[in-house]
Amino acid sequence: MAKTKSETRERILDVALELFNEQGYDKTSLREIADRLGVTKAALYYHFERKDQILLELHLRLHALSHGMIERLDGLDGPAIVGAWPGIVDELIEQMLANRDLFLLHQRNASAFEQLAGDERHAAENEDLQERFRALLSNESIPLEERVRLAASIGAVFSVMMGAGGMFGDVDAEEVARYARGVVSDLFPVT
Amino acid sequence: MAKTKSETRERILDVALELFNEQGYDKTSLREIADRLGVTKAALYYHFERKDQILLELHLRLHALSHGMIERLDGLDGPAIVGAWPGIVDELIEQMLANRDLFLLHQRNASAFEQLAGDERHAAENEDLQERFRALLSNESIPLEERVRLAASIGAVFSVMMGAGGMFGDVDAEEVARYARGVVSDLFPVT
DNA sequence: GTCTATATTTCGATAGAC
DNA sequence: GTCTATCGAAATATAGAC
Repeated sequence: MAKTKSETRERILDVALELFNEQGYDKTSLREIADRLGVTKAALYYHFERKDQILLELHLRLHALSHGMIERLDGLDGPAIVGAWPGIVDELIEQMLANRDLFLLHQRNASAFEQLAGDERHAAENEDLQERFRALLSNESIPLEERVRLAASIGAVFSVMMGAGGMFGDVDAEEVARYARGVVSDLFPVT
Repeated sequence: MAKTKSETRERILDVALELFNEQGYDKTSLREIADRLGVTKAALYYHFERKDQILLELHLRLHALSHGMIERLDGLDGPAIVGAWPGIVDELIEQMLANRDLFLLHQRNASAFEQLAGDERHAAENEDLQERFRALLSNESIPLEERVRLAASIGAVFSVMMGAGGMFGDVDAEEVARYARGVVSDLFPVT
């Protein structure tokens, strides 16, 4: 596990993230990434074996952001999660504020990410936040109505926070985030 | 506007919808569509000029589903929309129940759909539901907090209804839809 | 670590027979 | 309306010099 974080490797990932969000993963060629970076295509192959390794690495960046939430989930059994949910979603909102591009990538290239599944490293799957959410939604020790609200709150937060860049006009993202938290509160009232 | 709905043309679209949802639009080749249909690639080109015309036609299917909602929106000015919102979202839920695959396609291949924008017929853009939603969210005659709730309800409904196929386990989609409506009610309480 | 040059493959698209 | 055959483009990926 000696992943050298060579400087240019990170720059490749940054540029790739930009282009993937502008044009989509599939429509972005390695030549375009290389050009914007000021190198040649072949240089990319020194840092990454294949194109999808770039996408995979960006996926790992997302993983890193979700460690906190994963740990919170680990400490709780099914029903107790519902009570802790607003706090977990709150952390999600914070991460979205700080790393909007990464979440956007994941959302708008969903099918590209799915076909990463066959990959080797990707197999360590129970530290994947999305998989954990999936498991939660089929956990029958939680009433279906509550599970629907879990899913709804995630969808609501994604929709609001991903739209926060321009979709609402020229508004403060923090203010949008505040209202987003209000929505979650309404979905999980303190009884 | 004499679009002959030849039988096989529709079958092509059905098969394409299947494969696009399984593998993603970009990763699906015309050969795969032809194979599953039992014809050759060239046969597809009798019915469609280019590959993206197939995606475009599927987009038009979505448009057809949204006529009712579009008309509802047309009759209302900014602030009045908020009151009518639960009813509009209700219609959206109904359409999602009946045409889950189409909505799923649109959601998971968002970037592919965006690059359809350059196309000719696609230019008639104010009958596009998504564009209407966008316009709504930047309409400053509606308070930001309300606009956030508009966005949140759409996201919540998508998340819940798209997950309804298996994600909650083996449950009745109608039951999930009922709970989804409950979520929307909580977001837009009758004052 | 980055380059030039090239190999390899896949896919979208076309021509023309039936 | 569907077929066989093929073209041409573009993209991924590799070889080997510097």
